Amino acid sequence: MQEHEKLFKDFLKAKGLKLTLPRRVILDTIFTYHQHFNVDALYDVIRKDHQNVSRATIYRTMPLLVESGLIKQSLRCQSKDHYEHIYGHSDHLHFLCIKCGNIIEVESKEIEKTLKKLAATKNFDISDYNLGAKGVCESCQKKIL
Amino acid sequence: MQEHEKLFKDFLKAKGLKLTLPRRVILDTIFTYHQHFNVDALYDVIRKDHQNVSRATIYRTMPLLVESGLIKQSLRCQSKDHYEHIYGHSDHLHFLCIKCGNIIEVESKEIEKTLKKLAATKNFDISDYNLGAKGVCESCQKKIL
DNA sequence: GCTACTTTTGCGAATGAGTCTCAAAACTCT
DNA sequence: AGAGTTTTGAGACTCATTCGCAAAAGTAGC
Ligand SMILES: [Mn+2]
Ligand SMILES: [Mn+2]
Ligand SMILES: [Zn+2]
Ligand SMILES: [Zn+2]
Repeated sequence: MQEHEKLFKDFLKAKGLKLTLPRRVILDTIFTYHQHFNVDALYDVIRKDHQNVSRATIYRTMPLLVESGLIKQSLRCQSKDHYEHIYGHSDHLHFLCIKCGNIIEVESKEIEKTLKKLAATKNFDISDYNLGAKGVCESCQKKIL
Repeated sequence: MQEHEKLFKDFLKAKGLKLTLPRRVILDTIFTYHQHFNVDALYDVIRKDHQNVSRATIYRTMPLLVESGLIKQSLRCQSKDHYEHIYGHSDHLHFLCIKCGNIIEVESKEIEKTLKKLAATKNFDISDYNLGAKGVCESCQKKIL
């Protein structure tokens, strides 16, 4: 059993829930795909190999995965919620190009540090944050010229 | 004519569009209300005085107001898009308490500066950013004890 | 003013992401 | 195997947002 499966199983067990086949399929598919994803796209991928996993089960599993700390809800594009891994990935922010739709991921310990300091001054206990910036990426700037 | 009306009118004119009565009502209502808002809540407020402004027109006007730079789309709560003023308000980030739903606004020139620096290294031209953190606010932390 | 043209509007219907219901399946424990 | 619990797939449902359309309003030239 892979590491993320074990973590999820333990998380579920602590809540009196089980790592069932559909849940495992969802989890494994997410963790073979190292990208942002939305439920519909995930459903399509899963359906190729598992015609019997329903959309409802995927929707039901997402909050569990989020609560377990394995994934988080990060972006919202095309009117859909998007998720991404936390486990095995470090925190980062997103530059979303409004021309080509590309997403650039950037790490910044500095921003993170400042944010934590800021939260401390307000006595706010941060569990998760999202920083997204919209704009025009380098290659799209060149296209305009 | 108030300053924001003039700005919006000029913006519209430049696009060959007009500052009509419904558009002006929407704009003015937003600018008398200095808070985050979603379309439905705005609709209710507007309807008290103007029974003939439709939801569709409000939805249609939002992107224009955003494009004009008067407001921006900031949070998403309760499955609804929320907007806030830009004109007359400085950039800030949001701490959203997951217990009580309260939103704390915090300014941080430092984060802004770091973000701009970061964007510069990627040659990304930022037009707008959103930083939201979820967690537990001070008073909700005390409640738990 | 009036006409011809374009933009805007309200209404209600449509769309679609996400949720819910429910009866059948899968598990768990004895 | 049986009783009790959790989970599931299928499809119905909700509700924020978008669309289609015919009527209304605005614009520019007479
Ligand atoms: Mn990412
Ligand atoms: Mn704000
Ligand atoms: Zn681009
Ligand atoms: Zn709180």
